[in-house]
Amino acid sequence: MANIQQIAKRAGVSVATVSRVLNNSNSVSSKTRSKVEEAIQELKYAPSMLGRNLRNSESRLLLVLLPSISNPFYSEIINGIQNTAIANDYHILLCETDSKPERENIYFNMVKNKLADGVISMDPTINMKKLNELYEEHPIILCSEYEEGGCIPYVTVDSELAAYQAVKHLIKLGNERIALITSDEKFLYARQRRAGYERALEEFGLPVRENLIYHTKGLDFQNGVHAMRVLLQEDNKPTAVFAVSDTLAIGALKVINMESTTPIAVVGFDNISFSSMTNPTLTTVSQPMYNMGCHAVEMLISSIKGVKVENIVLEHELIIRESTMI
Amino acid sequence: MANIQQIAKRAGVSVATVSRVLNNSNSVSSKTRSKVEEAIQELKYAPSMLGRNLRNSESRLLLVLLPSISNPFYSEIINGIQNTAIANDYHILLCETDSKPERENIYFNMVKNKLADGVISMDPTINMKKLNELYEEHPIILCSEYEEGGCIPYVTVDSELAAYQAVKHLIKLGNERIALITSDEKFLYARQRRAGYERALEEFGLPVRENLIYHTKGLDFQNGVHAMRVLLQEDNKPTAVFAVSDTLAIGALKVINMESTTPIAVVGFDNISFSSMTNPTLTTVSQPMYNMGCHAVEMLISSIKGVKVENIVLEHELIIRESTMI
DNA sequence: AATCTAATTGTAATCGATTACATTTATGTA
DNA sequence: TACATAAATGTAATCGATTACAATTAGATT
Repeated sequence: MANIQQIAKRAGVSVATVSRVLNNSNSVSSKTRSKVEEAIQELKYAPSMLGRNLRNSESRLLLVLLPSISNPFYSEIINGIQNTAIANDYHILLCETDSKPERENIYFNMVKNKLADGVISMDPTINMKKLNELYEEHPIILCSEYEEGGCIPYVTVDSELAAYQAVKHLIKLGNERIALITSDEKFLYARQRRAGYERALEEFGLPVRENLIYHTKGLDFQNGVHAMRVLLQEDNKPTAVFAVSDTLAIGALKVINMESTTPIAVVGFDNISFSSMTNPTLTTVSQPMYNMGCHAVEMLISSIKGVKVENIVLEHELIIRESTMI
Repeated sequence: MANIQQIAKRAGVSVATVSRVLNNSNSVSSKTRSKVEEAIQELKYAPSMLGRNLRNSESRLLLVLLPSISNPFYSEIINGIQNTAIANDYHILLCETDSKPERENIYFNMVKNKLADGVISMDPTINMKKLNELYEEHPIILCSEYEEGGCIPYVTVDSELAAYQAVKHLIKLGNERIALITSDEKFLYARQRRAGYERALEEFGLPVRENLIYHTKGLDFQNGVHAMRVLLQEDNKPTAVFAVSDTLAIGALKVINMESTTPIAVVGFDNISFSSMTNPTLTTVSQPMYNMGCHAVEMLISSIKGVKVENIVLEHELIIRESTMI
């Protein structure tokens, strides 16, 4: 594979001139420019990013951290990230942590080793202490999950408000015993969504019953199945369920379909693509995932350029489908 | 951020020695080694991949091409790819083509520009002519979809046999009118799965009815919905359906649930995680996706090292669930 | 034609590592 | 102690681009 020297030689110019053509600097006469372009064609030359990156001390790669790629919630965000990155001549390194700390180290090192110019973290399980440490030296943006009062910039939605609206919707439909399927409250979003749930109940004078609040060990379908089974054991069964994620809600839906004698309304959170394919289709809170990804990249690129960025809170929307039309 | 020179100075040695410590070459005395390690600690040094990569003319990045990240079929493959890559000190660049040719060019250029050392393509819609051209200069492995009689090495499953077994299972259950929901036959897997479908029918003396074969425009849930609606218009409705992907099958399932007066058995293909969450759960062909990913990376790394690799055909398995237990 | 300015092109340093080869130091042997 | 050999370390070239600065050329002005 040819390098810039060979192009220079072939075109009878210096490497500087070739470089100028490559970066279309304006101070090249059209005559020499075409000589160089011809040489590039003839030798099928493609400039090496390795040389360029070293010289510019940048990799033009962005690290994207997420707990698991199979969680469909992230798919749309990644789409937004990918498109925005490419539009800005960046590429992304998608990294699953699987919530394993040893993975984290590998990924953090990629940044320290200059393999990536910055990080977008979407992983709620990430080690915030280490991330903050990394932030002292490298640009980072948090996407979706963030640290309250922390200093790393974030883009997110108002989870508390969204949960409040979702539960209010269930109450307006006449439900008084509304269960909450949520995850570990070490996660900010879980605390916020629970707060919204409670605010709605309180506003309508309904009691917050601890036995209607189930904490799952994870966000998988199976966790939703298990949660719903437990909730159906209650003497006074719930008439509706709000789950903090669609995958949990879909698990609950399955159990309701199979095992419940009475209909139970369900609301999820995220509006993953499968939520419109379930039976019944799922009422859920839609986050502007694609946009969230776009904003995250724009913020990160700004940070890389040294521009200070502001946090962004995007709008959500309650999508009403069959699961609350019983 | 410190560089190797500063470490050398601090430790009172030459850069060569520092480099030897970094790459734990054995010809360093333990005394100097600890001096160097101390300096590394003190200055919080992390070697730059930019310098190393240029010198070694490698990026240790692998390009992974897939049509769409939201298709859950790829999630597990990517898991396998990711883990195997990391185990070999590589990282992956996940790239969605969205089946857009202009994207292809961007990605192919990443390889030509040495940003990636090789390619794993899982995209059935990829431009094979260009890919073969790229293959002349760079290592490539095809994963899942491949080119019959082509020269690019691949890892895949026996689609024809799997389809044959799936349809045979439906026949054994007593079904005689079995529909096929398949995609465009420009894809090899579609041709192979149709061939398996026909072989099973013929073996049991059943006619291949063109009006029971529906070709979809894509692989989404909605395509399955539409296909099933059309099939239900037939005077002689099918009693069973074989779909060439789970997402299509899940779409069909939805329509059957809502609109069919008689039960219809359904078999899918891929065993995506959602196939065990549907209602009823879906009988499907399980491909060893994780393993496929692992093999693809191993083959690619071998190719990068200049070792010639053999094609691999992995075992599949028919997973019987509720959708064929009616 | 002589001079000045602007446009174009070239030279060489630089980014941060690795490594072949040269040199120094340590170790063993007679 | 002197010498041979092995181990440890250092010197400097190299990978392939970019770019500040210098040098050249072209064009304008008188």
